[in-house]
Amino acid sequence: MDIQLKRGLLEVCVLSAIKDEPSYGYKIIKDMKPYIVMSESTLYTILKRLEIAKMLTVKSAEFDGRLRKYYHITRAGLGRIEDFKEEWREVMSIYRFVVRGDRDK
Amino acid sequence: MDIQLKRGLLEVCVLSAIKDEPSYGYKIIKDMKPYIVMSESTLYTILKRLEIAKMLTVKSAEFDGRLRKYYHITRAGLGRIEDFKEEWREVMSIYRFVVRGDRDK
DNA sequence: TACAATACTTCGTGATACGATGTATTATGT
DNA sequence: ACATAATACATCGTATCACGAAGTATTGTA
Repeated sequence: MDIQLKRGLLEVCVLSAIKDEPSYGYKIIKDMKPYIVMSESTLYTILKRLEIAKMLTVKSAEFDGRLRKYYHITRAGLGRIEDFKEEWREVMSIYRFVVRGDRDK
Repeated sequence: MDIQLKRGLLEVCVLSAIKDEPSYGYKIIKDMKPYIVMSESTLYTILKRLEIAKMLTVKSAEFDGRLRKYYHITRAGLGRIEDFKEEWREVMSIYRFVVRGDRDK
């Protein structure tokens, strides 16, 4: 899908992917794949950004002798999702402007 | 609203603003204002881009002694709006992923 | 003994929305 | 009469950001 349309969705998608339980990079990508495809470089960039913005915290943990970085959502991160839902009203209003006057929905 | 969310919407908004009848820069901004705010520099950049992509054509015309550039949508431009509507299904699927598990809609 | 899968990282690039700034003309208010 | 706002378009530089490419390392599998 169009890159531009994905912007603004990717970040909140990542937050949503860890909102119920902590997760790690590789798993996040797999979990999101049915809905939105993102490259590893994109994901890790976003995770870093969200960490700096204090929307998630990182804890390294060993699993099967391999090190994984687990990402935990913070209160601010949950708030970000809520804000997104608010903004979505505006998005839908724009969408309706674009498709206005079309009888087929 | 968030800049990132606007991306992917702006371009198709502009096309939609001229889909029923040709319009010009200043009017497009005013027509879109209730739905989405965009600066002049952004609009003219987008208009230029859409012209290069042959999604619209430009015709200068005098109005009240002042020169206006009227933008006419092309078949390709109309096709772009149709494509957008298709892509919107994916966007909604992503949206549902983000807000999944929320009882309040 | 390759190859795929897992797991994370860094770098450079291209796309693009925006503010700042500029040029002109016309309309409106005082 | 003079200033200000509105109309109308244009250009430039900047910051953000998603991505491909490439790299490092380990573990599982054919």
